[in-house]
Amino acid sequence: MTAVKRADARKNIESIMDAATACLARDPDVSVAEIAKAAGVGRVTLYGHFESRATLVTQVVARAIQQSDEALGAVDLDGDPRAALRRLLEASWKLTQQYGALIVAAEQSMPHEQFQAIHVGLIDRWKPLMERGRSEGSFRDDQPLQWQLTLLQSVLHAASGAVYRGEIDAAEAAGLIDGTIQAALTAPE
Amino acid sequence: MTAVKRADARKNIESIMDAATACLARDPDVSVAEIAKAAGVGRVTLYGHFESRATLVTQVVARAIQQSDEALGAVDLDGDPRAALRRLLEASWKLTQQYGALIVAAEQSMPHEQFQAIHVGLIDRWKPLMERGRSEGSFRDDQPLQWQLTLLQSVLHAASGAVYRGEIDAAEAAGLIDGTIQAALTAPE
DNA sequence: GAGATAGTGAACGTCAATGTACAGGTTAAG
DNA sequence: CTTAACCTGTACATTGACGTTCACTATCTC
Repeated sequence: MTAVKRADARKNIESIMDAATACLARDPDVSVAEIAKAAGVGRVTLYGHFESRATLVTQVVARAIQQSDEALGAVDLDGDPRAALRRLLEASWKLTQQYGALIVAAEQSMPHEQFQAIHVGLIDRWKPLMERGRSEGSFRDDQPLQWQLTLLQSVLHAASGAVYRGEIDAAEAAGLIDGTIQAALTAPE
Repeated sequence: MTAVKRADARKNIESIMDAATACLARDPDVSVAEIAKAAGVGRVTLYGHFESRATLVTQVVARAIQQSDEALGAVDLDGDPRAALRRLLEASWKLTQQYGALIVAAEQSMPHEQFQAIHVGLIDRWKPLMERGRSEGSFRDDQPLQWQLTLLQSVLHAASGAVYRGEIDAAEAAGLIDGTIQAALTAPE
């Protein structure tokens, strides 16, 4: 009963998780074979470390969620809501670029409740700031909070797609996102 | 060589197209079996009328595109750009609800160029109004037009998802979409 | 250097979906 | 009423992905 795995095994597990993250971020339906190839590893090796495609996805998602949660938790949400929003958007944009469609893969491969729990956890990083901004009059509150949260996600996702298709430059995306969201959260007149 | 098909055959073809539209709008990956069941028809019958899944999707998409194009073409785009935008958004929202994820199915089942042609055709319904609104000062022009077009689609899609998940009411969606887009197209200050 | 640990490709069984073939039962249309 | 057109369920071949087994090789660790 070895307590720790061999060095090459650990390295391969890392490679697989990284490759799976990258692949799933692009296409939530990638085959295990492709992930293995991208990781520079035999398909059988992958199955030696992960019981099934589902468990691999689950673990990859778990890691991504953890890192995302840490990254968002490190953002300073105090002070002017608009400035805080900008900081939060910038951090979220980086995560969106990194993980892209991974969320879709998660939705398809995980039990619905588990996914819901994770998703809610991430959304809750946004909620307090949005609520504060609304009550302080920085953001419009003539629309449901839930809709505004959905909108945030949607715009980030849209930007990710636009960059992927080459419609906009990755460098200018952050500015566009911020400019768009800030405007969308401003009531007319 | 019968010139016209029998009445029940025509009726079944209709049922299949309708069912396929509804199913594909919800899930771009529905199986042929499910579509047939939804149409109240045997799977074999479906294959009697459509060579393959791909041709079925293509025909369904073609019909949807044609109806969409007609609906959008009927919208009055003259006068105040803001008012015209509201009319165009309302029409587009109806189409989005009807066809939902059908566009995704099209992307997966059709040759890329053909899809591109169709997509560009639909986008072009928006472009002139957006360009006019920008040059007349009604809409902000400090962001790429392409990004604003992407944003429009994204918001419509987001609303569709939100309604599906029960987050917002279908009745209020149109107002939210318009309120959001109008604000997003307004430059701050 | 020896042995446990890990990696490899090839082969296999399973499963779900696509598409086809067939043998009969229905029904529209003249 | 007759018949050709149509529908149906079952069965089958095919494909692609998943997951496992096996015999063998490579390499980490002590």
